[in-house]
Amino acid sequence: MPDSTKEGRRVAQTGRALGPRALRTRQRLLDATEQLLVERGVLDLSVVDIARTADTSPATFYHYFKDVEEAALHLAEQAAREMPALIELIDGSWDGAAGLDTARRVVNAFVDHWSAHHAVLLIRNLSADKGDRRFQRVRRDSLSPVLDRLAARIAEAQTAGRVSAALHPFAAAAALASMLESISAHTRELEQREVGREQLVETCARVIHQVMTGEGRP
Amino acid sequence: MPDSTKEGRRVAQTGRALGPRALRTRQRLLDATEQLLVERGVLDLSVVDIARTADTSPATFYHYFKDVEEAALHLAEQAAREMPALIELIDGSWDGAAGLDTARRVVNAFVDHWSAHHAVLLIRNLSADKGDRRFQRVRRDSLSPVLDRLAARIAEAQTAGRVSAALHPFAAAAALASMLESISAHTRELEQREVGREQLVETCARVIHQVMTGEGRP
DNA sequence: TGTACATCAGTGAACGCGCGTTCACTGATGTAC
DNA sequence: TGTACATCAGTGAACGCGCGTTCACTGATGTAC
Repeated sequence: MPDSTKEGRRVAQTGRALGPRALRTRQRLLDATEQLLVERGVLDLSVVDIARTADTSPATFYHYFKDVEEAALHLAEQAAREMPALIELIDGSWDGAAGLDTARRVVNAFVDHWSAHHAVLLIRNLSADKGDRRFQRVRRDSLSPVLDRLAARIAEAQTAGRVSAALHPFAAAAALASMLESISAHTRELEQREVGREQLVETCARVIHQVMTGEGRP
Repeated sequence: MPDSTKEGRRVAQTGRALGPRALRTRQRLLDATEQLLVERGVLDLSVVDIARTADTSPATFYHYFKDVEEAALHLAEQAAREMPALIELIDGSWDGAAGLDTARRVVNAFVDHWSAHHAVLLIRNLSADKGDRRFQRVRRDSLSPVLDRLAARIAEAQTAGRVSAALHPFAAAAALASMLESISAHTRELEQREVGREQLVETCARVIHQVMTGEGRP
């Protein structure tokens, strides 16, 4: 496995450190990859197109990346670094009216993150589901802390007798996160029907709040 | 648009009706498409491979389908026809302990459907998200009745004062369905962690039950 | 400040390959009488 | 039952194209003295 897949290292395929010009070129290639991912979707992505879009040649692409997947992996890592600070939000108060606000903030942060990186997160999830370990790692690193904190809060609520012990805390956390991921992914489509973003956020926030606290009856 | 995209019609690209032998060949091509979709994922799917897998020639493929997308669309339509009778389940009782059983049945039906058609439903959703009207239609036709019934039940519970009026019924239904879709899609991965299918089903059932009825406190 | 040299960065041009697609043809099946 | 003919179904072979990939080379930048 080439060094350049290791997060944070900035090296060419040869293993050399990169100067400022090279870093700019590399970033231009990554930007082009993302642009094509957004414009044409996950299915039609080629080295030649990426190089063309970045105003450079395929040979240059191969200086920096082994293949298209590796460029996508780097984009996924960049997106992960911009993951919002969900942990702090989740560690906020879940009591009473403040709890609902906390839930809203969590949902908003999640949806924002997804609209900013829709195409990249999509190919990350696809490749991870397909079995690619590198993408699985990026997703896990990004999501695990959130799931663990959510699960911990649910477990606390169970101990306090507010939430049914029949919920599996981690499974519930995963279910809520899945809901947020795919809600974010389908936002546009839902807007074609009568549902606007505010209603979606509010409704998801209430679902999450209810699961996390057991509250929710009128 | 060629006639063969219309559901139920069985015609070649030329518009002719198909005899029994032709129908078998066509189905063999569809089976090969699904097999490759399962084995290699959504990203590497080609006419040549499909023909090879079906023990026939690319030229034959073009007798029946305009391109790979059209074959995938037919698979999505076939999967839709095997959609379980969720409506009946949703129209069952949501009161007391029976309600929890209803929720479990809904979750199980959903998860079964997804494990049976994972790869096809995935490409359906991807293509629909990408903006392809034909795939959007198939997904909508398949999901809308379910969402509508779910939303109706939630609205009833709101009228009866059991569920908060702040939930948008249709948004809540979409959120729950999204949760089920992506939970089903990630089943394998969750099993790598400590979470087994039974726990997942039970937990999702309780989340749904709670949202639909307002019940769930210990 | 200028010159020589080493390294960094980028690319033109070519190669092979496999895919998408089509055409003209062959073989299979059904039907008429 | 047999023969002639029409239609159905399938495919070998070829074409062009664009992609992935690499190599040998050029130009840019930095450094030593």
